[in-house]
Amino acid sequence: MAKENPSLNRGEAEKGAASKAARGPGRRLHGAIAHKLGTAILSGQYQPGDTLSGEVAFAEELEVSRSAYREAVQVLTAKGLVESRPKAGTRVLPRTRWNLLDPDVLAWAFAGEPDIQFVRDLFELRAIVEPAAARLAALRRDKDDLKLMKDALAAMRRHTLATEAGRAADRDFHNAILNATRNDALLTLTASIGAAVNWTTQFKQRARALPRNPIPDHVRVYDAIAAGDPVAAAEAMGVLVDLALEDTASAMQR
Amino acid sequence: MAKENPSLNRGEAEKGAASKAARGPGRRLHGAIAHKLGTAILSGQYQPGDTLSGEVAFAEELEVSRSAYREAVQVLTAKGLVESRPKAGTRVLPRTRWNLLDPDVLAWAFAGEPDIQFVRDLFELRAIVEPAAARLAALRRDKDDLKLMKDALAAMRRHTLATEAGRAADRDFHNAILNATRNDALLTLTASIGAAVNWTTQFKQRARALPRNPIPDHVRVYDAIAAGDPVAAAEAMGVLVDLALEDTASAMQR
DNA sequence: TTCCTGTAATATGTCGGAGTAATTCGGAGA
DNA sequence: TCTCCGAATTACTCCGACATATTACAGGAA
Repeated sequence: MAKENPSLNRGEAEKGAASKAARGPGRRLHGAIAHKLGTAILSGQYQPGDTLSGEVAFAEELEVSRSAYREAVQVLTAKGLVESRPKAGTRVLPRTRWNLLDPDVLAWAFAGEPDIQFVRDLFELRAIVEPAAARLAALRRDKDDLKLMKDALAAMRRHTLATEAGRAADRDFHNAILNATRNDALLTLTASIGAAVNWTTQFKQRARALPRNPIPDHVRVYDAIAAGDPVAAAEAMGVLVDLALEDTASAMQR
Repeated sequence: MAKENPSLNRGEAEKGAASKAARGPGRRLHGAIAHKLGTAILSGQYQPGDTLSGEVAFAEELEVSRSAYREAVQVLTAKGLVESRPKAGTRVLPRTRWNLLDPDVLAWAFAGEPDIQFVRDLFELRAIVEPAAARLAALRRDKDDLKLMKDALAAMRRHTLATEAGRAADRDFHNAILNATRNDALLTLTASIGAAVNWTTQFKQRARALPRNPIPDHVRVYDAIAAGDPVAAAEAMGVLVDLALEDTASAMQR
């Protein structure tokens, strides 16, 4: 797979092709490096306290310039994964300093085999936040919000969760609820976690066919929000999260 | 315009001093630039969709090298504030793409006059998460956790919240609770928000003397957690958050 | 032992240029 | 007139070398 890149300017033939193949289509080089290092750290390949073997050494090893490597390190630093000081080198920070809720960090965490404990933590957080979000949505939603939810629900019914379109509709439904809370902080939080957790849905689908028809549960949430009943909305959403947890848990045990 | 740099590499005397004065002691240059741009964006000085006037132009305006500017932009990109593409320039992303829970973004948001609505959103989130955290802590805490809480409580009593040491003890108390939940995601989330909200405590203190002795309320939380009573712990923590909200709200209205 | 000081190692900041990719604008065809 | 296509423009992207600043570490003095 060395010659699918006719116009290479930077590295030599072999190396240039290798680094190009490593990164996806639209991604920049430093983004690819950040992804590489990020997944390595999240997967435990580098332990907290470990030091990344020098700026020049790493740049040479990866066959990229120092600038690209440094920009990648800036990204990791911005997400609290590493810290670099002169003479001391670039060290991996303790896990408590990591921005675990950052979308990229979440993606890196789920790039390899996700840590079971971490998945449980995320579901626990979801079980706390999402019902509360549903409660607020029941209090604050307007007609437009309800229309969005209804449309998403209809789309979910048409395609099932087995298709990509169906899963997109599921995301739309939850996003509509989040929007109805009129709380931006809540929105970004749950959107991040939701995206990460939906990634595990791939596991779920792989494990077995749909374990249960999720539509009625979604309808229950919608009805409660439409009726403006905060307690019922929270409860129905709690059921939804619990079901998702059960499914992923049983899928991951295999 | 490459010749105005005779012998010294960074700006001339005045400009170099200016950029040095702008950044704090330990902070790197690109960190200072990121802070500058970040606060500008968070304060609404740049609206979503606006484009930052070119790499070279900006670097010249700030009297820094293009590399430094680029690294700063990488940081902002990592936090979802901007996106830069060839030919198109670096554009500010819509607010929904921002990582509002990132500690740095939170700090930038509170650097100037914080947006009232955003503060309310954060308190709402806190009111959702912290009681739930207290509930989990009541179920999972061990002796060591309780000892940490007790020590922090004692320190709070000694110094009051009017002193920096007292506020540090307050943070320690909440952190001890968070640690007792055994949930990393919960920990980083609440730690970020808590730090940001504590920043508003500065306003609170400025507004008036301690509005009420907060120690008894903290003790109530501790007692419930020590007794292993999840419901009481959640309720007591809810009271704590509500009080904090009231205080900041009344302080910000002035 | 403790403290200080000098030195070497390493990250930080700078610079200018070559390369690439996307926007834009003009022209050709329908 | 409208649509489509390609070529120039332009801004980001990446590079590599140089200069600087910071700091860990070692070795010597008190």
